[in-house]
Amino acid sequence: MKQQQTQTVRDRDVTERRILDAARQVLAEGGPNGFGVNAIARAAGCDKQLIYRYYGGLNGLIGAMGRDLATWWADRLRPIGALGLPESYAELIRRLALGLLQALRDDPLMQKIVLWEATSGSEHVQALSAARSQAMGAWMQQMRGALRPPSGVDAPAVNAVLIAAVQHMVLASVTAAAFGGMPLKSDEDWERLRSTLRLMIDRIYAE
Amino acid sequence: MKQQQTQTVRDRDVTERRILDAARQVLAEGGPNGFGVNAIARAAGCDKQLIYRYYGGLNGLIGAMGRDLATWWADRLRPIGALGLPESYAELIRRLALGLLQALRDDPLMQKIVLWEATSGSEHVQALSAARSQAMGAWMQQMRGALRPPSGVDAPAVNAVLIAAVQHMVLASVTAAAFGGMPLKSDEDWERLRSTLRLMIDRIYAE
DNA sequence: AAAGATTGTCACTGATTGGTGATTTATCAG
DNA sequence: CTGATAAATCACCAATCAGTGACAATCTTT
Repeated sequence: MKQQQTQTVRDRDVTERRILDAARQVLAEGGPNGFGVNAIARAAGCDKQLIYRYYGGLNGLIGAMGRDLATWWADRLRPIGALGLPESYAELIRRLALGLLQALRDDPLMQKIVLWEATSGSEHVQALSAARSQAMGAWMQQMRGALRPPSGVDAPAVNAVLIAAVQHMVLASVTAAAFGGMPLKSDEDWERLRSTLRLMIDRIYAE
Repeated sequence: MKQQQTQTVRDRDVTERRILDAARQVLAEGGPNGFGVNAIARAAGCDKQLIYRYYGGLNGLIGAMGRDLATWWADRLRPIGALGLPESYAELIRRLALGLLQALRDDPLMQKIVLWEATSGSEHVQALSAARSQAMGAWMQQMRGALRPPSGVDAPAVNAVLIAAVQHMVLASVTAAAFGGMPLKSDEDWERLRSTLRLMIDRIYAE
């Protein structure tokens, strides 16, 4: 009796790609906790041994993910600046904050990576998050142009605070219906958050 | 030969207390990931069977922790308002934000609980975090007195944003040396964050 | 002091994890 | 067509996990 099993093509490149995609999927769906060799191999439909052979284990795979996601971040960020150059520093930051809010809300993988940064201090995870940080920096650099923040304001610090807030509230909204007494479910709730962010940015970066 | 082993007193109340304390310790040191029956029993120096007998399992234990931590939150919050009543709404929020920042930085358990809220959507964990939310609400209620935010500002939303930012930046600082390009290591870094928060609050809640 | 209830421990199961050596199977060069 | 090489799988290991039933030690009540 011949084998009637469907024969998978034996192509290392294809398999590596499959593993990489499976890793993204596992992370997006199960979060940092479920992220392990067994789960990834299961999702990729291959033996976990291949993860060790091709990537040298989980850490190597995470490193490869970081490299793989570099362009991916840029793709997520690009639409945010698609409306042309902003006319003021306040508008620049407004777009960044609101765009990040939207992108994060729409993308489970992005959420899990942000969460992973907060959970694990592993250097490999930090390297993964560095890709995102760098992509955001590049976006900022390109969009800013000649715009400068008003004097008297520590813009990098303010921006960090705003981004931290956006990230935390999106993360909170995934597992809870509200944060700090503010509901985060309906579209109205999010619109309320958006206009609050707009107001804050306007007042802080008022010329 | 009589038993020369040190005999632990057989007292259910004491043991339950030991388990509760061990649970806090395990959570504070290992985070939500390491939080399991085995680790807790090991830390409590008793058999894990007792966790099932006395608390009905992990979930029951988490519930008991929530009840146990209720007063504990109040204790953490109280010092923040120890300087007497604030004179303006801006000062109230300034104290809340900066006080929370300090308390969170100093307390690993608080950090892990905040992290846990973001990671797990389990109802028991949510119940645990509800204790904190409620304690903060009560603090706010008591401190606010007759103070009212300036009109035209959605104060609850702004406050949620500020608290989210504080929480996220402290969490990020535990595993990373910086967040979004802003260093979070030295005392100067934190002072920079504090004065940025002050400036933001002042501008947003300007009368 | 004896009987019974409570407190605590031990030993085990079954599942899952990360990791590795040996083996089978497909592909390709000669 | 044959043999070498790379690809993929299998079968296992030790460790850890949550959970449970049976047993031993101690306290309480009579």
